[in-house]
Amino acid sequence: MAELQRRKGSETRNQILSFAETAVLEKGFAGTSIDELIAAVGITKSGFFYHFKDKNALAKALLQHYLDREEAIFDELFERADDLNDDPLHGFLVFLKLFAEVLADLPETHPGCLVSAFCYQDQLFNREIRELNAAGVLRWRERFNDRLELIARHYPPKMEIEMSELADMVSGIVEGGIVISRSVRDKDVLPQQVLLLRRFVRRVFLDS
Amino acid sequence: MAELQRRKGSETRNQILSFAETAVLEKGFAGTSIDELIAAVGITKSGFFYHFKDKNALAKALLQHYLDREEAIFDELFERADDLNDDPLHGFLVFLKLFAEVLADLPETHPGCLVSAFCYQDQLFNREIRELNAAGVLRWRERFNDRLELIARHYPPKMEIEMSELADMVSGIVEGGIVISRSVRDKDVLPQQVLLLRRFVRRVFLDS
DNA sequence: TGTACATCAGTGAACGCGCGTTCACTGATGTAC
DNA sequence: TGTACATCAGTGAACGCGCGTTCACTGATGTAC
Repeated sequence: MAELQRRKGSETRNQILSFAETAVLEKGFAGTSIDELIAAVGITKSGFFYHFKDKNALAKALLQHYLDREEAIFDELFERADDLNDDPLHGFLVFLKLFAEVLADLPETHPGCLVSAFCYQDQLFNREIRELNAAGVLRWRERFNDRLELIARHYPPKMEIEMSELADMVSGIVEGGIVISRSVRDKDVLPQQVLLLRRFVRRVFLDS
Repeated sequence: MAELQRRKGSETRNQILSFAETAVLEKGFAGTSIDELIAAVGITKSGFFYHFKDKNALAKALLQHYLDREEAIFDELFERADDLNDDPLHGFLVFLKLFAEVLADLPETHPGCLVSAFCYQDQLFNREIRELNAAGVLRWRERFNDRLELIARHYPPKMEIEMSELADMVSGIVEGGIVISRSVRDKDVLPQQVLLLRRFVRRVFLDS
């Protein structure tokens, strides 16, 4: 007898989040309906509301999920980069190289950044979500700034420059590169931009 | 007798576009209803459909309007910059300075770029609009690339660099700077990023 | 090992509201003769 | 100058569909004794 096999709830939840992320990056949050998500996952509407109390809860989970994943990716790339050598500057340059490679190896144009997407529809969300978004960007700033300050202690910068501004430039180049890449439908632009930034970072601390 | 004063159609249309742009940059296109626009402008729904045959026509007009305005702003800033001197490099550096000043003088955080916003919801639109968006970005690339190539003929670059990539970086820094500025709610980030890019551009062509 | 109860992961049906769109009509202004 | 007709810039009412949300219920699995 074909018994109803019960799914693991966390799997269903993750499937919803996964389909939702793709859809939100392509059509915006308001343009993504719960109906299309449940159709993709294969549950009913009430099933959706078992996992998320309302649509805003989905938005929050989406962003949190995305931020956690980014954090893990950066952790891993920095670890791999620093494993190769002890020098903070070269570790950072290797990190940027690895990052550009990851972006270049994507099968298609980068699917987009939820932080950017949310920031362009932030009036749809409550304060909690907007603050989560800001915290995500500040986290990137902190992460890159810490590393750049460390580098600056070993390599006196060749120009007067605020490390926090350079840190923001790393995030900014990525956000901007994604937009340019997606708009002109050329996946190479994004990794190129990261590599170009890498050369500028190098010039800040090195002569050649 | 209080006669019904007829409005100029183009004024009403521009009001719709103006309210729509603000709303779309805050809530996305699907999150912006025709109802709220007509409430803001003070006409009925049928009045809206007199000006735009459907909601997609509004999207297209919105983007065209935005692109035209950007074009005019860049025209003006380049003209002002080049009026001050004949040198292509210094003209460009002055342009970036002026641009950063304009951004710094905004009363609030930059309201956002429609090209970015549309690129993050492009599946809502037809091909025509997506191509208009791409054309907008390519126009910026062309504009900055032409100038950079001209500069490179007078000032041999101090590093090997593709001028078209540097051109994209100008657009990218602005798009990214807007996102960072908006997310962390700090209007100064965007002009800072432009000025930081300006210093890198200078370093590409000059020693000091 | 069997039974009772709790929890998990949903189903099914209904709700009303707001959305984009259509259609017939209108009153003020512009143009031709 | 007067009249007829055309165009402009809308109005008002109705349309149905899709949206997010609620509520009572269910069947499989987990846990205590």
